[in-house]
Amino acid sequence: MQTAASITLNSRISAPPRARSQAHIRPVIFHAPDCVIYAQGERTRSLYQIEYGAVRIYRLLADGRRQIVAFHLVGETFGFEINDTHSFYAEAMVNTGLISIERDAGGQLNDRLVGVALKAMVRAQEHLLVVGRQSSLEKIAVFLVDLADREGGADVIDLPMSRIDIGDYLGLTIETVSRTISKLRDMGIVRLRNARSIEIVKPEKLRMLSN
Amino acid sequence: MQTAASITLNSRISAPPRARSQAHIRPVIFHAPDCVIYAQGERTRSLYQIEYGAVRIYRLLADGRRQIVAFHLVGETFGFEINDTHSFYAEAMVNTGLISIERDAGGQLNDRLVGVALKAMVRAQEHLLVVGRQSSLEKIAVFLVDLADREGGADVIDLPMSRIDIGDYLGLTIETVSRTISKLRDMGIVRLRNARSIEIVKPEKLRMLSN
DNA sequence: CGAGCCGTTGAAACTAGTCAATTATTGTGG
DNA sequence: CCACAATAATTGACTAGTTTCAACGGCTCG
Repeated sequence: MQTAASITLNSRISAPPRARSQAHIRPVIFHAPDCVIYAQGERTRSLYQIEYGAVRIYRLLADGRRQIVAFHLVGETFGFEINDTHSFYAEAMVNTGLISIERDAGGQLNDRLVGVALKAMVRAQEHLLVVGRQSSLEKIAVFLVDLADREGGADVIDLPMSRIDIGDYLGLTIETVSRTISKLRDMGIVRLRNARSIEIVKPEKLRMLSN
Repeated sequence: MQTAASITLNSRISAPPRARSQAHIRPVIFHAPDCVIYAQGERTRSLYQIEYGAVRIYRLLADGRRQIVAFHLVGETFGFEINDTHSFYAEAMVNTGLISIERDAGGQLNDRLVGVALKAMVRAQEHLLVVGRQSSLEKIAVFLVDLADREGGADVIDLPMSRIDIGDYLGLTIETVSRTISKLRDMGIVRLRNARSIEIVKPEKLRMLSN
């Protein structure tokens, strides 16, 4: 159960990882769930590193549907754009603390920025392989394995996102997402501690499905 | 109808566009249809610019399926990778002439390389939006509109790829690709001069579908 | 405690996939 | 140049899987 946001915020602000050798400490900016971090069309200000929480990156399609192109978790950096204009939305999914990473003075691409861009590209390409797959079982399996790895490789996955988010990420409806997770449960591969906490009982079988 | 490859090759080799101010002229390397330009796992040698022809970029999945992540047409540059190892295959789809673009001496990222990388990233993200769509009609519509734009905006699209390629690109079977194109024909939106040449009769309707 | 949202489950409708047969196109050898 | 073979594309019938519509259960927050 989550405690009050301000407590979490304050407990972290004094010890940011990857602290630069600069005089001032970068402030942690707090975002409540569903709070917009930046919007499509907005001018790019900086990159963001997640201190705690989780973020979804998405685009709204003309017909109102939403395609989530990426989830970002603790420790990850996001916010890279080609132009100086954001072509995606970024929203906090849970209580989230961010530190912003400024560009160079001249607005030039520095090594860090390029690194983030490349990682984003790899993610997008990998995600393409997943979304292009046929079966919902494969999609969900890949999704869970990826999330487990990124959360530190533990057996228990803490989902920061709703079923709607997962559906918009994988190109499925919430019903199919739910049914597929239920199927994995019935197959004895996962166990649901609650809707947002999934225990992987048989990791090797899950990986087989996500092959 | 295509003439002998060598003739096409020779007719182009003397006038490469974007010629650098260097002493020697870069040779145009010829590739026959289905010829591998580079393979997954191979060491990255250079970037490639398409003088004539068309190229598919794809990855083979563990179960033998093939996900095409990009098509490249005349004038476009491809071959960028994060590591010095290719994580995708590149194959010519028709008779194709390439000129190679070397990296800097130190293997550093130069502006050109970064530009290609960014364009590839944008493409991957855009493609994600397409593949994540539900209906085959939308996918095919987006595909055709994109191709028409990239071929110069004319009403007649020359498809350098097979139905299998299109299917592997959009996450559809060849039958569905064929049926969907036939449906567009029955709707009076396109006309098939032959299987590889599609005339867009009602561009505005096609764009509406691809919205 | 009740309202509201999130998630699950069921049944029907529909879309895309699979299997199979037919037609069109391309290439090869006589 | 034509006949034939091989490949590519289309179409049909059927099946499987996902979406849609709907109802219900459970958790959270006022």
